[in-house]
Amino acid sequence: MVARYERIAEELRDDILTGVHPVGSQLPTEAELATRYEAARGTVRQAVAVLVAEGLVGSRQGARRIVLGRARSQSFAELHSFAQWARANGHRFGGQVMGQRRRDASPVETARLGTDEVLEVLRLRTLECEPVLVERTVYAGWVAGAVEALPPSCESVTEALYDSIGLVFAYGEHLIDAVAAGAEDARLLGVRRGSPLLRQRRITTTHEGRPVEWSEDRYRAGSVVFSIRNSIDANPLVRQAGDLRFGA
Amino acid sequence: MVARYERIAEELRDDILTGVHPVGSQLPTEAELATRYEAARGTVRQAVAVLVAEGLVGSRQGARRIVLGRARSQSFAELHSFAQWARANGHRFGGQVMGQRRRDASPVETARLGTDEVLEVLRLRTLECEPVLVERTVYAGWVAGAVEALPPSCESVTEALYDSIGLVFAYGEHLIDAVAAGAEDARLLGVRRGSPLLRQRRITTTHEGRPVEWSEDRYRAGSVVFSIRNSIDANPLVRQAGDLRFGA
DNA sequence: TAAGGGAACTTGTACAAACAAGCGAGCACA
DNA sequence: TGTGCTCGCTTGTTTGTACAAGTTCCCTTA
Repeated sequence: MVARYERIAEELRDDILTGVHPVGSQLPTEAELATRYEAARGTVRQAVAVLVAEGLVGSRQGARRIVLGRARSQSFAELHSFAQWARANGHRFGGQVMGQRRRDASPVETARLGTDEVLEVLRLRTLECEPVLVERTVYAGWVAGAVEALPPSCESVTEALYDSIGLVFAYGEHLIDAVAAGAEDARLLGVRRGSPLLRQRRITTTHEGRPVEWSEDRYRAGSVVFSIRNSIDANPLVRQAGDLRFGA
Repeated sequence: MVARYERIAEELRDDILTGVHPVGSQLPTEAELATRYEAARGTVRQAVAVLVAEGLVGSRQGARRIVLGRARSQSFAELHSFAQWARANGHRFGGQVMGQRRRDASPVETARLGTDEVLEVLRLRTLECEPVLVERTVYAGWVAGAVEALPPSCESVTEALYDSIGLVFAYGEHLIDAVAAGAEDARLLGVRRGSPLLRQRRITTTHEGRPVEWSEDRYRAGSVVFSIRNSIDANPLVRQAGDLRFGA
């Protein structure tokens, strides 16, 4: 059962995408939408709030809402999982484990993941058969077994872990910056040492806030771009100085 | 007059920050909070929704809400304006115009900004007296005059434009990736040519959705990091393949 | 012609009530 | 012992109402 406001949001999103409400135009008023969809004003407000949060619509008190853009935000899964993102966007992709070992957690890792033992995995990911991403992931001890049981060429670790032990990745914190390719990066990605890479470091947790993994992903320059929309009201992305957290 | 739900959100945020509600703990139920703050449940829900959107609190139907983290999202202004971000975070900073000229808009720029004439500005920004950012901005023709009237060492263009002509930057779209430093970048930032830079391209518009500026900012590696929190429910950041939009 | 004041319109805030849906603990039964 | 089910708790959805606050546009007035 999908909520009413979600269906209304979906219809409005479609109308924006198909040009019924072109970029730059005004959205109908809440009262009009309420009449059209035979819903209470509060329900319509919830629907529009979804689009505002996605950055598609701008809103401020007293003025009619305005269509800002058409691009649609992707799901958490698509940001989190390379496989799910690539699949949703129609790319050919692959993955291969290049190395894997259990070891004791460093003090930093213990603080981050809350376990004494960790599993360290090095993966290389390809897009359209080109290597684009080096993924260095450290899993908390309590999922290590399930990860080790996966085949080395497993396409989507996220999906595989859900299937095998019902693990759901629910929350993530991401840090994004640029670094120079190290010797190993360069060899794996087929670029020169020192060439620019886009780095995404992240910690992922379950619904309960229990840390599952800590990962450092390095993308070959030009292969992927992160995109965000923000407004004076809603602002999810944050800029920080230097390497404050997450260590070196 | 600050809204009730915002004051409640503020108090809850403080409680999280000061450890009254530690990371990993459960937040009080809506009913408890409603009693405590003598507000309707709906108002409390609005307050908590703010914290959920900020990524501080996780929420799902049926289960008690959980505190995920303490870091606070910064405002739109702080993401958008280097000066406002630096000031809010207690950094010493500066800026200097290195070049500026009016010219006809390219076809791409006309499509983006909606004007035939543009003003191109090259700025160098410093943090703690170190050059960290090269900013190449193209302003729409209708703000060119106001921008040219600013002093070359103007610290905050955003604030200056608001003061002089009441211009409000309201919405932004950002693309983030990594590039190699060009000859000019290298000279200005004091790094070697080809060394990694974090690139942030953005378009900013007014409340009405009217484009004001198109900018490409290049940060020296290690100087700044972009940070984001997302969840299975709320996901503002998006990953894209290659250079799809915004051209080269 | 330009500035100012209002009136209509539109979005934002707050409260109240009722039901739906998911979670988790405890209990009963095999 | 442990499996499954039920019941209470908690969050999610929807409607209705009333008022607050900001915008926009028109009309008056200097």
